Amino acid sequence: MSQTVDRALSILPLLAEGPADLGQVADRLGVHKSTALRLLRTLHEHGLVYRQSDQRYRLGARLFALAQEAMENLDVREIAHAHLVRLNERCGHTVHLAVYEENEVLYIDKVESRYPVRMYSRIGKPVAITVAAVAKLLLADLPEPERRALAEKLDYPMYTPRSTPHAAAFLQELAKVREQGWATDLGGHEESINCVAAPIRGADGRVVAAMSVSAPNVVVTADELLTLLPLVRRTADAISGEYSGRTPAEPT
Amino acid sequence: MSQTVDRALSILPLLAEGPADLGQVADRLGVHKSTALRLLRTLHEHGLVYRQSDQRYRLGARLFALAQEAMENLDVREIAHAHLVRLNERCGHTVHLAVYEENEVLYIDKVESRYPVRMYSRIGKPVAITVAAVAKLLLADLPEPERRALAEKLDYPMYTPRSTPHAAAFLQELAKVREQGWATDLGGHEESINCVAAPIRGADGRVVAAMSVSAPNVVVTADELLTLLPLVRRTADAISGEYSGRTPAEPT
DNA sequence: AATGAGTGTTGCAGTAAGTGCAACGCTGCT
DNA sequence: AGCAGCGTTGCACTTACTGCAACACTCATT
Repeated sequence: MSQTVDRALSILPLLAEGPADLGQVADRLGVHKSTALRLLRTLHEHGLVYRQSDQRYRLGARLFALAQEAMENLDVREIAHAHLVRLNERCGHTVHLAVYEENEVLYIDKVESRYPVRMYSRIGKPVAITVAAVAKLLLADLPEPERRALAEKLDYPMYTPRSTPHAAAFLQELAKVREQGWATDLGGHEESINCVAAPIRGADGRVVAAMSVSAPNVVVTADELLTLLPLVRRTADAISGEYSGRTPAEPT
Repeated sequence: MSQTVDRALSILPLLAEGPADLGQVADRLGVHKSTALRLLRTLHEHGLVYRQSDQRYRLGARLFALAQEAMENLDVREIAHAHLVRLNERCGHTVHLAVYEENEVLYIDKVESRYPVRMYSRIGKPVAITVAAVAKLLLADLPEPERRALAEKLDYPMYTPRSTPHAAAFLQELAKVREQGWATDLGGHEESINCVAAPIRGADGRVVAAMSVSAPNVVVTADELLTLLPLVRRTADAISGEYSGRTPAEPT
């Protein structure tokens, strides 16, 4: 791999922690100030870092634009969006769409709840992978060795008493999810929030994305939320059909 | 600047247009395939590009995470958020927060309208700089020479008949905005959408961000929207006060 | 005011690191 | 089977990146 590029890219996560000046960047990279300067300049030219008024460096605006464009190029997202909106119109709750990539699960689309109490989440934010319903579906579909390797490698933070406690429990849960073809998260991430999720599959049957409906206890109980399962699954299947080309275009 | 890094970073916007294979990347960079391969591998290791199942490269997930973190580090955003939510609760319309950086204006926060008809926009997306009310405020505060230089350099797309047509008109509008301390966009970007915006200033009086309230004609007329101006300005001033440290902490 | 410490910046010589080449391996097509 | 197209690897070359040391600048301090 390329050393120079490697060093330059290492600056990005470093700046993601917060602004830093030249000296700090050089130190943390373990290179001379002049070297760090040149790397930062190159990053700057491409708009990936920004120099604020106090001379310190921050991540730059181009980063947002790139992330944005990347997102809009995901074809699942494009196909799914209309379905997600329609689902939101019918049930009123927050609807999420998520994909798996390189050991992370992240939301790529979201339709906000129409109830005043909303859950916090943001497109692009990595999901709590050990507890989220969508994460369970996406990981459950990985080939066995990869799934096991990943499960062993993960941390299992106890967000609530109902969070998945360790790899063994997680693998067991994944097996169950794989079997039943849908997943839930009942207060495993935040005490009062429940989710039901269903998988979106490509033409080859592999899970390419997962969608979920989430709502806080104060709006609907877990049992009530579960009654939405058939609707969620139908929506996911409709997206699957369209994505894999079986349903070329759907009437609006 | 560093040639290697420069080349590597040039790959990102290229991939933002859509997935590409090794040969295409090499061609567009004007380098040998093997060189492109090494660059892509380095980008891949850092999670900035992802190799999809058909071997082609796409932008990767880390990019979203980085953009996310960068955004959460912006202190204006953090301070402003609660105020924006409160404003949204009072008026119900879409509220935006935007900053200027390197010739671009971009949204860094948004509270969705509570009306069913919503305008399209997305955090991180560059704003239509020649027409948006927030852009006018941010650019109006630039030093004269920079403002003029930027105005000359911009394109003036006619989104609607009321879009700003050329640099001269834009500079005149900026002068007016600078004078009055607030801005509007009445159907300049999308025929049926109006916005009112106010500036957020740091301790030195410079504009550090701008916020706006937007609503489509079908919900409220432009005149009705304008009655919200005092409220918008008060909110912006409250954020300014807190940001510049004059109002240490506000009661919730 | 003048001095000094702490930064960011520049030109330069050495060489480490990146480049292109050419040959190889693989996959899918005819 | 044979071929075409693509991704991958090892290697010799030399380009272009590195660290150094000196310089420029701002901001406290005496």
